[in-house]
Amino acid sequence: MAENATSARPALTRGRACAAGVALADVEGIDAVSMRNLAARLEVSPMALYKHVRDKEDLLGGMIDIVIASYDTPRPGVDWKQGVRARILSARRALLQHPWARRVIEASTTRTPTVLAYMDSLAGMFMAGGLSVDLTHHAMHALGHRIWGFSPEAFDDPDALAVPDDPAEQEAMLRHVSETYPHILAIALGNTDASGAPGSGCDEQSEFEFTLDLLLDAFDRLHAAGWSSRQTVLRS
Amino acid sequence: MAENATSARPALTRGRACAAGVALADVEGIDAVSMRNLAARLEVSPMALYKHVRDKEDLLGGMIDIVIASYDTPRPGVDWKQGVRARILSARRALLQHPWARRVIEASTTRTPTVLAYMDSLAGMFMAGGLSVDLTHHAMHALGHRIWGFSPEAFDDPDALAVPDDPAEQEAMLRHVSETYPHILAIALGNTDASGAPGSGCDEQSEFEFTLDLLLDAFDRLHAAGWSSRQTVLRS
DNA sequence: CAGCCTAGGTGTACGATGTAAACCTGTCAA
DNA sequence: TTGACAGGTTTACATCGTACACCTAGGCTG
Repeated sequence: MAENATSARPALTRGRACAAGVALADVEGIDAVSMRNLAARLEVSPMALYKHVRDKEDLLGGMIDIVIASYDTPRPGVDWKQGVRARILSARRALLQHPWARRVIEASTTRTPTVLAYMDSLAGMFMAGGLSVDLTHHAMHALGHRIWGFSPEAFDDPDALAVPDDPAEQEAMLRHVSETYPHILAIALGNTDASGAPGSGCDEQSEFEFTLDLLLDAFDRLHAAGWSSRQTVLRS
Repeated sequence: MAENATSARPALTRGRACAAGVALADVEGIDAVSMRNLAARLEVSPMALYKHVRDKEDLLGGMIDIVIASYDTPRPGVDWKQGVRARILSARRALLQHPWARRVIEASTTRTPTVLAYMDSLAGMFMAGGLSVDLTHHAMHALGHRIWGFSPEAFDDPDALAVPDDPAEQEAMLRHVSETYPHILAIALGNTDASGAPGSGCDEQSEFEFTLDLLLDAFDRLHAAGWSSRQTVLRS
């Protein structure tokens, strides 16, 4: 496979396709990212893209990965709260640079490893700060879209981690997940339903009410403390 | 206009079209709601829909309105916190019955009067409880998607309330808004930018950081208080 | 070296989508 | 009686994602 040859076309690859998608979406909006349009930018036939990308959703997933890759990596040695705060604000900066990303993330159904890795890393920061698995779980839910634009329901979405039928494959997958996303796994195993069985997905309703009450109580407290105009958050 | 005549077709209207859209989305998913498909359900030619609906986005807006109309109305006489809580949980119930609604609301760019009215009503509940305009504003941002699936950024989105060019129309619009959405107006007027000019849209970044710190502090407090497993929220 | 395999690119074609434009038709107001 | 017009139809177009068949040039194996 002649990589560069003479032509000005530097060999199509999945990475180049997704990067071109990001660039195109940045300047012309996400609607301009059609397979035909993107192929034209790459001076390639539309169907050529399908040799490197399963379908359009896969392409969009790759574009999201590029955005996530631009997040700051966690700085070690800082307090968990400062660390999480800096990380999330960095994610926000990246999302502001790519306004289309928020909607794409929300619409996408499958989570790529990059997405899972980011979530795992964030969960790990809470746990490294000493928060329990349950409290970390609550915090991830409460932060929700604040993390980057969609609530981290991959913990519960059955599509997020497709479990194979073959027990042998299950075993292999479990090992892989436990090595790669240990914190996510801890949260998943911590989940119990009414029957007490672990790994049964979290109780969305009580998660929702937990954060709702947390917020309402917080504003009640601010109100009672006489908070009335623009001030910094009470840090007591 | 023979309304019923002999045919079994009870006259097409915007309301019937949107209601049929809701029913269709409920049983076959939002992707099944195409103009052609919907028209077929109504035993009508696809283009007939356009006599009652501007375009597809308008149709989806009408569908959302139907969902919102199914929310519980606020019960008078209860504490603001209980009232808001009940209202939001009711909204959640409605959204769970129409799983497609969340994505549609997130994707829609224009806010219908029904949407604005709901937001205004909710803001009014905070203010009736004695919260200041600013604090209400923060609370609406913090609750964000929890209200129904999208953060209430209609306060800031310039597209949300298109300001006409003609000064006379501006005047009329201002009067109309002040009568119809008084609480939203109060929040909008409360916004000041760096130059101190009111009505200039809120500072998204500081809103974001406000809620972020609120949540991080809340979890820090829970952590420090020894919260480690499933308990009810500390209500102190 | 011959030959085949395959990764990677092309062209064509299909069904679906939203909707613009022109047209038809029955009902009510003047 | 005569429009006007609300409401429904037909046709047509551009665009979309992508299935399918095809071509072609290296690199590997015999």
